[in-house]
Amino acid sequence: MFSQSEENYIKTIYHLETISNKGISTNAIAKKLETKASSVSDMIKKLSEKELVVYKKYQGVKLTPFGKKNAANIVRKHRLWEVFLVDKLNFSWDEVHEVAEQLEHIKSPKLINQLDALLGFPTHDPHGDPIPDKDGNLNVIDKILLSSLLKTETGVCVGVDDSSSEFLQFLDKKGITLGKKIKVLEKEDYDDSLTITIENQKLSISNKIANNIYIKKL
Amino acid sequence: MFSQSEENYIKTIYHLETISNKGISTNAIAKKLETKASSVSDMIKKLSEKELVVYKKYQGVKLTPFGKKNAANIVRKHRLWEVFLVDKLNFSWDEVHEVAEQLEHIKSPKLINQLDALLGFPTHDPHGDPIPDKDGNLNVIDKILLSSLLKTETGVCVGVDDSSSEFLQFLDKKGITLGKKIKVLEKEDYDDSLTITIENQKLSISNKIANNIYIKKL
DNA sequence: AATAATTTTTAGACAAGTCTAAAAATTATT
DNA sequence: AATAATTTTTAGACTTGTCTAAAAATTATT
Repeated sequence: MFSQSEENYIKTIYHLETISNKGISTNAIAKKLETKASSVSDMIKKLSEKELVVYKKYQGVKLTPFGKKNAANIVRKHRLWEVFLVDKLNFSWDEVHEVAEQLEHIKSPKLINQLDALLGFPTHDPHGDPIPDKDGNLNVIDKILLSSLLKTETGVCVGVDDSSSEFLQFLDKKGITLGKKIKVLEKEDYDDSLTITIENQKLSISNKIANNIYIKKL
Repeated sequence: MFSQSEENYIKTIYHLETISNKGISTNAIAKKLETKASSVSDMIKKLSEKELVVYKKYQGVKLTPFGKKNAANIVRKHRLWEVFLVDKLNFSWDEVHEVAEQLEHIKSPKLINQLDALLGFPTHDPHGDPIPDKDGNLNVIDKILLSSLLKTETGVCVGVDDSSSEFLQFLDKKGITLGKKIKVLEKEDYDDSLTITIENQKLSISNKIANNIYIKKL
């Protein structure tokens, strides 16, 4: 088994790989984990010895299939726990992350399988992110950023790119939650801000906001 | 906040205090935690600095009120998680301990309060042990060992002293579970073994078994 | 292509928690 | 009360994971 620290590293590499699919740099990992490049360098050596990553000096890092499977399992646990917290314990979507960061390290396959069943085998977490299955495969839907919707187009909110509680609370305040239908009424050339309708309400949102909301086009 | 290791130490001291109410010896802690006396000695110094225990060299250790409150909270979390595992995730009573050992260290007051509510504010865990309330108080019922029941007396099984999975599986095999009514038909002077009836079944059990089952007299 | 800027690695240190071996204190035994 | 046995503590070492500071390698710039 792997330590919590090791798990956090491979999870981070996993997330970075979904964005860049190049070798992941020491600095990128350090930034995400809010640690120092020297610490990352040390840890990478260890992960490499444990066959979780492939590593050549000065060339960044890639998860092995074994590493990827392990990382996906941690993400699976994280997201299942988030569903549990929201569906069963009445947490709101902006409160779940820190607790799930702890719960994802609990080691018990039976616990996770039973939790999965208790929750009705959910496919997505409360932020719309897909939950990897037992083999680490995940069902990615073709979502786009709200900011890429054109005037008069319509879509359903299916996820967020920023899961910080500040952003999520802002969305709550505006009534923007998963599953809501959104139509773009106007798009300002000057600042790329949008005027949208959601639940028969007219709303103006900045490009920064629209860049953090995922939409499934209708 | 305290480390997992610190939490394990104060939890262990808490348990030992419920048995002996004398100062808890370094060796007793080492034995329970399966570690070395020298490690315990080091840790005790740290716990003492953090005001969790009162400690004088060579005189064992006692929890302060602050330490006791913290320890009770860990026990509360452990036992609530055990109830969750059995009631919601279909674990059997012999499978819950190791997982609860991990879950008890998760830090989130909201999580525990909501879990408590989800479970219907249980007062006892799957082994019959009482669950401390938020203030660390616990509702102790006057249970006795099955071995102290006299011939012809009757009681209800309300707990076990040994929560090892071997023992619990043995009890399952014999049909002895919490809530079952037990009557003592015979008590052998020679080896203190008992003949009992449980669910209209006649059963013979050794003194060692009877010494690990708690009964509420009827 | 040489220099500058950046990234990455190494070297050495530190904290937490553990261990072994030995010393010190306490308790039990004769 | 002196010696033996046990318990507890200390001293020093080791591991994991982190850090700072400096060196080495890579990449960018002139």
